[in-house]
Amino acid sequence: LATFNAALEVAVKANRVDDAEKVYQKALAAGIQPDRVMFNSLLLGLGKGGKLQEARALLESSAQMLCFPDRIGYTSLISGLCKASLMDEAQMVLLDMRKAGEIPDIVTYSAIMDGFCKVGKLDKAMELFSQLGSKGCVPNVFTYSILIDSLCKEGNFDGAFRIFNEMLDHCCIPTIVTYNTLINGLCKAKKLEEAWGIFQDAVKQGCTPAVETYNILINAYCNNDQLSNAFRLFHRMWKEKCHPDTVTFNSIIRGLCKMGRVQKGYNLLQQMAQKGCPPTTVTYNTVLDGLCREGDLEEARDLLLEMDTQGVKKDAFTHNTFMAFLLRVGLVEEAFETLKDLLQNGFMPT
RNA sequence: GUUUGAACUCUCGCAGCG
Repeated sequence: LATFNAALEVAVKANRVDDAEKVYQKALAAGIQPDRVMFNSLLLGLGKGGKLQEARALLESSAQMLCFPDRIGYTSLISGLCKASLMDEAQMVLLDMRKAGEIPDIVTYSAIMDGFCKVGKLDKAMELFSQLGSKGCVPNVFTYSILIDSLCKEGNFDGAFRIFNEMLDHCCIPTIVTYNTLINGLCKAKKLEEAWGIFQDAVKQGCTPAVETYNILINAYCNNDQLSNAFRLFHRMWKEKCHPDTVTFNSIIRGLCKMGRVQKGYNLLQQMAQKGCPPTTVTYNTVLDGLCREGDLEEARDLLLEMDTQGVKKDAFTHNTFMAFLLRVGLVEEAFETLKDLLQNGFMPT
């Protein structure tokens, strides 16, 4: 049972909903009596996959097995639906949950608030936030971070810092993620100095920067032609024993490509594996884009072949980048050939 | 004090808005 649960969780985390369902079916076929943990994991997966009908069926059948869905199960499903941007469905499940006598908690409401934020309905999230008290819930650091993130992303830094201060007033301690949301927001608004200031605040408050923190800043420096600052942080990561990951490399490669040093970017890509960060589709897409922009058709073709030999999957970004390039240099026929291949392989044109 | 639920970071184009 524990083995199946672990496999299920991995599949759900990786958004492999059909794999998750297969694991569940296998468990049943093996004569295993599913427990709450298994149901709850699967509910999260079904939510992410937008499979509300199947989720409801699962709630029924779990009840028939006398394993009644609990608060975590409902919240899992709601959270999954929110991640799939299915807010109406999420709210329907919230009603089901109440009807079944399960009490939503701050995790449930935070998930819904985050869902609203991600579909651009910050006002709905704020409304729910203001009603938390009357629902017997106290906002925690997750709740505040969700709002701060969303406010920052729409450039409302006054609002973000107001919530941040409210959070401190309520003796809620920010985590590094809270700081990351602020730093990221400021970076995206090109307020790099202020972002760096928050980084220093975080450290001063005893928060250890995470790899995401460095990635946010490195990416910002790369996007703003400040490669030297990016490398400065890159080296600081090593000093602080915070190991760069694939995202870190991807950002630096992007910075190199942007400055016209595509070859350097490709060299870095080649070194990633031995540094424990295998290049991903994003890495290849980044270099491919660099090659296409500098008009290097041969190198671009080679890179696409390398993706195949390295077993790196191509995605819509890959094909868009390359086909746009083919069209731009007048290789219209090859572009159409490529498109035809894609359609035959079931790829959705964009 | 062993399993399940909420927040942050990377790549193309298109359209819209400024």
